[in-house]
Amino acid sequence: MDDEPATSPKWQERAVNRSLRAARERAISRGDQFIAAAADLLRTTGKADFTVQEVVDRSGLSLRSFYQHFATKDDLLLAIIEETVVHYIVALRPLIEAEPDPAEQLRIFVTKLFGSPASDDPASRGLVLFHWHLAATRTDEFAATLAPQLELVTEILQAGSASGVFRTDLSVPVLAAMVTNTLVSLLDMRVLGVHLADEPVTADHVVRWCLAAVTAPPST
Amino acid sequence: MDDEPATSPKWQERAVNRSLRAARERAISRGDQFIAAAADLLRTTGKADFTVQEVVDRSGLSLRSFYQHFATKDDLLLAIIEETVVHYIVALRPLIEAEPDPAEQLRIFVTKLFGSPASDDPASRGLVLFHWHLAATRTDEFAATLAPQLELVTEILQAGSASGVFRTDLSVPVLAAMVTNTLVSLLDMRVLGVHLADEPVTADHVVRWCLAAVTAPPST
DNA sequence: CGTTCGTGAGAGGGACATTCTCAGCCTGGT
DNA sequence: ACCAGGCTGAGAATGTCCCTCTCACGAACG
Repeated sequence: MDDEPATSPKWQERAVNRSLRAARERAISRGDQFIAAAADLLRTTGKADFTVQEVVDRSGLSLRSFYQHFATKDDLLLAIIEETVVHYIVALRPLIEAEPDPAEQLRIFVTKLFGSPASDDPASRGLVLFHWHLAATRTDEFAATLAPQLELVTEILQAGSASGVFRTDLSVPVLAAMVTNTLVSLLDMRVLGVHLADEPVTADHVVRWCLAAVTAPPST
Repeated sequence: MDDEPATSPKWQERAVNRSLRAARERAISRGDQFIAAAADLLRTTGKADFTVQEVVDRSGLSLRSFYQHFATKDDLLLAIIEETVVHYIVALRPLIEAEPDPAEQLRIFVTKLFGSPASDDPASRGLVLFHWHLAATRTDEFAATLAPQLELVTEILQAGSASGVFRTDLSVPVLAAMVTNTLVSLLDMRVLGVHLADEPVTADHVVRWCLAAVTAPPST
């Protein structure tokens, strides 16, 4: 009954419970708890190969409950990535929109992406691992999780195309896909520690690369 | 022992026991047999999640033997990728070297890469899956498998840099890493069927993108 | 002729994801 | 207040895999 070792804030649950769509509310809450637990594991252990059991244990809930909310482990991973991407882009967007010059916007985007969060945060290592597992098993849903990022890039490119700073011989959607793909995979490589060149690839390198790729080619 | 269903290509031919250092020869031969069996599975089933047992069964050898030659399943995957990459680059290189213009070389490279092999061949889907699993678990060895490709790209860029066609504000190794990364990940995305843009990304798109990225930026 | 090595056959061992069982709890309708 | 139905907790059970281990055989080597 209530032999909780002072670990589960039941009061909190109650607080949530007493509202209207109790069941639904609670369900969302549970789901979040699992996500939080998983993110926590990712953060603390830096390992991406956590087990469902571990997540369950850390969440203080039960396995039964887990599968009530997520059909499969992959669904959880998908949820985590989605959460992460959205968070990240939401934080980044204002910084970007404050800058009028599209080229500069791109620079900010890339710089931020290759700045603090990825390199040190061990959690991101985990995320990266999911990335490709999910890209393989849940192709469409995976692509969907990148939507926010893709959208922001698209806006930047759109502006740049309109103002003539960026090339127009390739459509904005294609360019956006290229940029997004480049950034994601480059970030993955970096996080994983795959070094194709002896010389490390810096954020500045990436900025210049992308800028050139997105800028109108000189002649032809 | 030799009731192969007429499916085994050159690998096994090469594996026929000419007696020199019999033991060693045979060992190599066995290894190849497993690789062949795995590649075969990949080719016929199109699935990348084959089990070691399946490979063993198809090879007609034993599990015991498998682990005699490969410390782990990942070692087999690594071997397969290595084999594939080397084969591919060896076939591609002459075509590239016949062309004097670096920009054109790059176009050929990209075009070939995004041409026949990847799209239709179900085996490549499998390869792609390994890619990221291995990049995560066997980082360095994975990077090493891309060496042949990286090398070829480097040569192209080197030539282009020297003749002033390509930019020099980024070092050749960095550019090579970027190009390689771009191609590999783009190919992966395509093979997996991850579509970030509604409009499909064509080989031509990739060519133009890479060419611009590798060409000297207009100003600044 | 025995020693050694690589092998075939196949039975474990250990991790995991996922499912199933058996009870309790809460909420909503009556 | 009272009961059905949906969630839950706890945890055993199932199934799939990778990998190990045991046993016995056959061929090369001294």
